[in-house]
Amino acid sequence: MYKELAKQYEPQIVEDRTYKTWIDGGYFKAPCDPDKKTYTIVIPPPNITGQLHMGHALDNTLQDILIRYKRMQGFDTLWLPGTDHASIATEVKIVEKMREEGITKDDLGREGFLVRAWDWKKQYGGRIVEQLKKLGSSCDWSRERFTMDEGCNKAVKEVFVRLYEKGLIYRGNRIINWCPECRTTISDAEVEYEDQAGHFWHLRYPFKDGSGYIELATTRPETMLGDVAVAVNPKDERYADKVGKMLVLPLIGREIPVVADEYVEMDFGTGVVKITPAHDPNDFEVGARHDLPIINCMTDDAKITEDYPKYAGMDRFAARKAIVKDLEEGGYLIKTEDYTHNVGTCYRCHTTIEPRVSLQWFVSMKPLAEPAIEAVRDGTIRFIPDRFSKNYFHWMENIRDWCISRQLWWGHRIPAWYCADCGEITVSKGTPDVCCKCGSKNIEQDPDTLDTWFSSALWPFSTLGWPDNTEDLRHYFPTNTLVTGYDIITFWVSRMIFSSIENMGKAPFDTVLIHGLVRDAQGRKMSKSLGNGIDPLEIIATYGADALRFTLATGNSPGNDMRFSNEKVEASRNFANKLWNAARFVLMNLDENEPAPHIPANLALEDKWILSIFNKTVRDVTEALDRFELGIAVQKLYDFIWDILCDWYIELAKIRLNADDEEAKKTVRAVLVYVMSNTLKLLHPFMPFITEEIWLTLPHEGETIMLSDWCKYSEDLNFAAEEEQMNKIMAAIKGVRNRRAEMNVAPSKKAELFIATADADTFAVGAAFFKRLASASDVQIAPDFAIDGAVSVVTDACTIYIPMRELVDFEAERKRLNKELDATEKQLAQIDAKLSNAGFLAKAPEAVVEQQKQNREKLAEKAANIRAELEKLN
RNA sequence: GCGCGUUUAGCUCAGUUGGUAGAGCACUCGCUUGACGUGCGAGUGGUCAGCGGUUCAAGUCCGUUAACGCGCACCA
Repeated sequence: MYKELAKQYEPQIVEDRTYKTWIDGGYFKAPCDPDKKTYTIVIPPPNITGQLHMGHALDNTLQDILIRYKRMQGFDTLWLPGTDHASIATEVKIVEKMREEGITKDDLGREGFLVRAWDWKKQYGGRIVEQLKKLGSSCDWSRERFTMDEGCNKAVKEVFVRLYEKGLIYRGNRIINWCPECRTTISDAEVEYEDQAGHFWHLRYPFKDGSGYIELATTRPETMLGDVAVAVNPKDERYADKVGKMLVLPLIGREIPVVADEYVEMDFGTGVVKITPAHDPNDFEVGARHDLPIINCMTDDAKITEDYPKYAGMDRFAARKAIVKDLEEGGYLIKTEDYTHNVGTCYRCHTTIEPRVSLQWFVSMKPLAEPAIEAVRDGTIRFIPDRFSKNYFHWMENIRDWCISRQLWWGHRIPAWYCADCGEITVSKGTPDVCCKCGSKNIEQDPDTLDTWFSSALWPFSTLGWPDNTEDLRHYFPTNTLVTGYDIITFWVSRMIFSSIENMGKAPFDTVLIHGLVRDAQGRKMSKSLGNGIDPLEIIATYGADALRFTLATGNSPGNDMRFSNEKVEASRNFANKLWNAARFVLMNLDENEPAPHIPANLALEDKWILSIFNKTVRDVTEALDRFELGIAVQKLYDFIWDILCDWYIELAKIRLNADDEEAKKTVRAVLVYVMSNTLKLLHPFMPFITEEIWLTLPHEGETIMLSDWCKYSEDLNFAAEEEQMNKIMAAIKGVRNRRAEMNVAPSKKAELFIATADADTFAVGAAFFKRLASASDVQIAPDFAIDGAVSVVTDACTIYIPMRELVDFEAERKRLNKELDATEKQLAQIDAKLSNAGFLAKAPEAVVEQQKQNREKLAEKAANIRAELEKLN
C-alpha cells in the first residue's frame, strides 16, 4: 500500500532527514573516475566570519542547480567547498572581541594572537558551512578546504617563490593605500570611492624674495606639512617667470621650489598645485620626476608626527581644523569654498584612505595580465552575460601593480627573510637558517602577511592538491563553471585567471556565470546598517529550502539584480505544495504492485498529448540549463507542472481512473507515474528535497533521485497530431467555460452540449472531457444542429450549442457574436495583408509563411462559423 | 569624463536565433469540483520610455534622447 501523504507539504520534517540520507549515502562525494567526463565547480569560499546571507543563498543555489543537473547527466561531478580566512575581516573581529576583554594584540604578541585566532576559526569557521547544508548544497564535504590550511599555505609559498624568482614579485618603496583604522595597506581594488562634501581652501604661499605670493587651492590643507614644492603647468604663461623661484611654506618656514609639470591642469583652480609626495599618489609621481624629497607627516594611525610639535598627535581631521585656523590667523587663507569630491575609503571599514609611502611587496601585473586578457578574448573563458568581459578587459588593461603585503597577523606570512648583516632578502618555501647571500644566521622573517586574495587566487588548483601532482588535480582541473557576483570579478575572478595561467599553464575554468545582487522588496541593497537584510535561514525555517531556492532561481537572469520579497517565497511555497498534492493524487490511485516508471501501450489521446509536451519540456529545460538560463528553465517547469500536468492532465486522468476499465486504469496510472517521476527529475536541481521525498514514495529504481538519469528528448514521444487534436478540444472547453462564467452559471448546473463540427472524430474522443471539465451533462456531435434558443460558442474547429433558453438574451448574443466577428476579421485582415505582401512571401522563411497560412485558415473557419451562427439568429 | 545596465499590465519581473505580447502578486466575478482554498474556473489591465533607422516583419537589431541605477577614472 502506498504511503499516505500529509495534506500539506511540510519541509521542516523532510529536509534535515533527507540531507542526512544524502550524506550517509555518500552521494555528494566525487568518485574521481578516470573514465568519466568531469564537471567541476569550486565554491567561492565564504569568509569564516560570515553568516549565510541572501547573496550566499543565491550563489550557492545556482551552483547546486548546475552540479545536481550535471551529476544526473552522468558527469563525474565535483563541487568543492571551503572557506576563506578573510584576513582583515577576521582580524578586525577578533581584535574587537579582545577589546571587549581589555586585551590588545600587543598584549598577546604574535604567537598568542594566532592561537586565539585559530581558536576563533575552530569555533565559528564551521558555522557558515552548516548553513550551506541547510540550503541543500550538494558539496563534496570530504574535500572541504580552507584558504589557510596546510595545502593552501604550501601553494601560496610555492607561487610566491616562483613569482619572486621570475622577478614578478618585488619589494619597493611606493605610495600605497593605507587604512588608518585597519592599520594596514589595502590594494587598489579594495578602495571604494565615495562623494563627500568638503571644502576647497585657497591659500597664498609667499615667495622667499618677498616678491608677493602664489595662490593655490587644496582640499587637504593638513598635508601642507609635507609639502616639498608647488607645481604649475610648463605651458602656463601666467607663471612662466615663477618657475624655479623659492617659496616659504607658511607655518613651517620650509623653503620649497616652484616646479613645472604637465600633470597640472591650467584651467582648474588657480593652476597651481602644492606637491606632497608622501600623501598623494599624483604628487608622488611629480616628486619622483623632479627628484623632490618625500616628507611623511603622519603616523600609521593618521596622526601628525612628532616632527611638527604644534600639531603632533592630532588626528588628521583635527589637524586640518587647527592648520586652517592658523593659516587664517597668519593671513595665508584667501577664501574657503564648498566642494564635493571623491574620497577613497576602505572597503572593509569605510575609513578614509590615507595614501602613504612605504616599503611593501608588489606583484608586477602587466606580464601576468596579458595572457589573462587573451584567455577571455579568444573565448577560452566565457563570461555570462558577455558584457562583463568588458569590465574585465577594462580592469586588466589598466591594471597597476598589486600591493600584496598586509600589516596583519592573521594570514599567510610572507616567506621572505631579511639579513641584518648584509641586507639581502632570502625568499624561500621552507624556513631558511641562514642568509642566502652571506650565510649569516642573523635573519628575520618579514612580519607581514599576504592579501587574502592572494590565496583565494589559487583556489581552483590549490584545493585540488597543487603544487603536488595529485589524482584530483589531474582529473578535475581545469574546473568548468565559476559562479559569482559581479562585485568580485576584479578581486577574485581576474586574479584566479592570471594565477592559474601563470602557474598551471591553463585557464582555471571555461565559464564564469555572473549573477547580480539580491535586493530587498524596495530595491535597496541589503545591509547591516539599514537593517533590511532578510535572513535566508529564517526563510528556510518558515517556507523551506526548496521554496527559497525556487524563489532565487525564478526570474533570475544572469548578471541582473533581483528583488526579494516574502510574497515571492509564498508563491514558491504554494508551488511546492501544488506539486505535493499532485503527487498525493497520483499515489492515492496507484496499485499495490505498481510497476516502475515506463511508457505503457495503448496510449489515449491525452496520454500522447502530455507525453509530447513533457518531451518538449525535457528539451527546453535541458537547453536552458546548458545556456545557463536557469530562470527560464525553472519557468518552463513551473508552467508544465501547474498548467499542463495539474490543471489539465490530472483532471483528464480522473475520467479513466473513476471508470471501470481496468486496462485503461493501468495505462493512465503508468502515464501518471512516468510523467510525475520524470518531471521530479527535471525539477530536482531546483527543489532537491521535495522531489526526493516524492520520488522515493513513487515506484522508482535506484536509491535516490539525485543519482537518477537525467531525461532525454525522444523523437518517439513527439505526437504532433495529438497535440493539435487536444488544442481543438481544449479551446472548445475553454470557450464553454468562458460562456458559462459570463452568464454566471454555477458549475453544479450541468447542461447538454451540442458540438457542430466537421471533425467529429476529434470531438468524439474528447466527449468525456466536456463532461468532466465543461460541466456537460451529455455531449452530442454532428456536422450541424438546429437548436432553438441556445447559447453558442464558436471556435475555428466547431460551434457548440448550450441550450439554456431561460438564460439566453438573443440581442446580447448577437452583439457578442458581432464583436467576436469584428475581432476575428481584424486579425484576418492583418494576416491577409502579410500574405498578399510580395516581400513577405519572397523573403520570409517557408515555415513562417506556412504558419501564417494555417493561422489564416483557422481564422477564416472561425469567421465563417460566427457568420453562420449570426445567420441563424436572424 | 569614459563605460555598462535598466525602462514591458497597478506592483515585481520573464520574454531563447526578429514572426499575432507572458507569469506571479494585486484586483473583479463565480465555485465545499473526491489531490490541493498554499486551491479551481473565468475576467479586467500593455501606443513594450520617446524619436529616428534597418527589415517583408522590431519588445527583440542599429542610432539617438530622457529618467533611474552601477562600475572605472578623476582637477590639487
